[in-house]
Amino acid sequence: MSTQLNSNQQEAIACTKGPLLVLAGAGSGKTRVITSKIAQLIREEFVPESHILAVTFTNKAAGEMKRRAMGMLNRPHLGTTISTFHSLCLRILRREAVLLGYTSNFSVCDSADALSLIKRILSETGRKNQKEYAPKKVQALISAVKNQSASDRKLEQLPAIDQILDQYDAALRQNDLMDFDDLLLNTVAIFEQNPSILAHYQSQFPYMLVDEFQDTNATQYRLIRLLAETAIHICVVGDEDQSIYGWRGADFENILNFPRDFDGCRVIKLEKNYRSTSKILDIANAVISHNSMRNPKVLYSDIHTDGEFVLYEAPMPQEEGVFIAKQVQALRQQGVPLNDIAVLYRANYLSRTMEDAFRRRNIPYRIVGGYKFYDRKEIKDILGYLRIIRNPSDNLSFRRIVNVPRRKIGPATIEKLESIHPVLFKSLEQLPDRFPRKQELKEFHSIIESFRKREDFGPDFLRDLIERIGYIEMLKAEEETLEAETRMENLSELVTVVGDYLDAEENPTLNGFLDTVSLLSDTDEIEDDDRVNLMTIHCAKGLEFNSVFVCGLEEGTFPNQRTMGSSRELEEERRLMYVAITRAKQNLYLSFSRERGWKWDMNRKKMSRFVKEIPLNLLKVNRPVTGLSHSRLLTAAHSSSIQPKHPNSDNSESTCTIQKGDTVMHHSYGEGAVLNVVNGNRMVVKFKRAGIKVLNSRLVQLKKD
DNA sequence: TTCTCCAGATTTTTT
DNA sequence: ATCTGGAGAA
Repeated sequence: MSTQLNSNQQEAIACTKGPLLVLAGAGSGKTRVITSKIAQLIREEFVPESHILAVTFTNKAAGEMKRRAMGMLNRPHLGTTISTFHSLCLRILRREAVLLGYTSNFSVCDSADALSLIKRILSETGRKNQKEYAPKKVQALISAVKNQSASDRKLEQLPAIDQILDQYDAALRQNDLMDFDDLLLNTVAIFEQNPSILAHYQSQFPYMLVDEFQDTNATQYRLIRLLAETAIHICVVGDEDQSIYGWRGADFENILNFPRDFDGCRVIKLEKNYRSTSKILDIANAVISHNSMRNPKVLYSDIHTDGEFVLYEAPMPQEEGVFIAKQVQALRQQGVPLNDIAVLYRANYLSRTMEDAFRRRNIPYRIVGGYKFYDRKEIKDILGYLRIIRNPSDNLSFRRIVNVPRRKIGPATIEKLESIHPVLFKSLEQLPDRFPRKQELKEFHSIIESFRKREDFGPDFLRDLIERIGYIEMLKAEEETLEAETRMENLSELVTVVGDYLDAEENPTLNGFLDTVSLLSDTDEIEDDDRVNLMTIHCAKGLEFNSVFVCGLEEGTFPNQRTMGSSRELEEERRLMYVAITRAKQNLYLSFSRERGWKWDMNRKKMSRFVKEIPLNLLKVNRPVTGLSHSRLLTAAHSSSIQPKHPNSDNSESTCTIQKGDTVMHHSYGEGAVLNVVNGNRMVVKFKRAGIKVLNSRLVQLKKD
């Protein structure tokens, strides 16, 4: 990036009064504008640093922004609040939530906890195993209803959603829990009901900056409007073409609403891109121009250096991985640091084949996001203990850990406890004589109480807890040694995390630790070692790399199958593609596989429409030696009937007669059902006695029943 | 209460 | 393929 600021950037930074909307295209230096503005306010206008509030969407972005602002000001510490919406709200609620009937020790419940609560409610109301009430679907809809972004069509599909939502909210409240949406909603509620509290926060933050404004949902927008009512300066930065969180309730029309809602709003466009070569922008523009729901924008670049723009067609996902691994090795030889290379995909599961390819070739890689440290069973167990220590009303954590390690306290006993007191932990204090498992329950109660009384919180606290509950013994006894080993390593990692937290925090508390942990998503701290980055496109937003691989570009994979029915969702997929392309500074590699799926369910795929939207002269088409002809590639997207790779004249007739759904007899496995036929010669058969087998129909004789 | 076996689902993206 | 949850046995 150039060291000079262009005139539009300068204008955006210089504007420090009134509302300002910055429409910042990809790579146009928006983070630089925001951090420069913070520095400008503090250094040139003598604004007290604590009077500035900067809001982002991810912890990663907040951390990066803070780091850069401190760099610009040349200071080791900065009193400016730079945080995510959620952690800002949590901070406010720790002080104010008592007004809504919570205790100040309320816990934040993560999506997994919320999902288990929803499952319980569904089974209590007899909706268990009803397909239309799939727990995950209900969870998504609850969130949409809470944020007022549920479409009527979806509400009609689940008429009982209001009732479920009521029960869900009541349960959370009774457990002194808030979910992620509640953090925002409750903050708004407090502000709306208590003008004096709102006034307090308004006066604390007369300067407000909001990044990724296109990703705000209705609640977040309300929050911004409330806080900014009296602000001296409110600056929001966004790009409608990079709006990729619509499924989470984000509404990029907030960009259009902003000038209407804030009188005297100035609008500044940043259209000059400092990141990518002009060729990459040509590709990105070609794709995004197919969207109708956007205001045309011209992104341009002065960088005209060469780069590689390759489209690769793999016969199978494994070959796609090999291709990428080979290209990475070539780039490495040209001197590109692995850190500056990213492999991007639509969904986490697509990373598997890439990992295999990299591991086999000893190429160091790192998965950003994806499966999380804090999602591991042993970590959640210990955190469950910490949460019940802090918040006894948390029935979700109680249920999770009361029998871990085994204390012979099962569902039957828990149900009896429930009738004593709705707060399960409280019921332990009033156990009648001759209650089942009374001894075990009292022991559990005294463990929790003894830790609640402790004043110190730190690594020793955690070590003592793990020791006292006998978790290590449980691991040794229950798990295979290798599994137990990793789990124990994770536990000592958790002890280290507590130590780090203690070092970082001025005023460390158990509550503070739990808050940090529950809002932390990207546990992968910035590691300095040189590794290829593997991540979802959502995860890559805001980042840039010298070379970018976008893989899994098949219809049904990307765009995702579920989005293909609605043009609105399809356009969001296209914006996602746009985000992926614009991550690249120099080289861009697109790839797809002609088959995709799982070992037992491979399917033919067509090339993604997004690739077809790129003019062919912009891409170099690369294919394996054994692959199809060039012309075939270009028509692959149109043709659905593709011949098996190894047609066999002898058996082809008999194999063709067996199809998905048929019942067959095998000479030793017996009767089975054909789940799938792949390539016309491999069959996945589920046998009544022998289970699922993959058979080659050219080698095995099956009789059709 | 816990264990064992079987059926069924699972794969979208994240604070 | 691997994980979860339910039913039935120990």
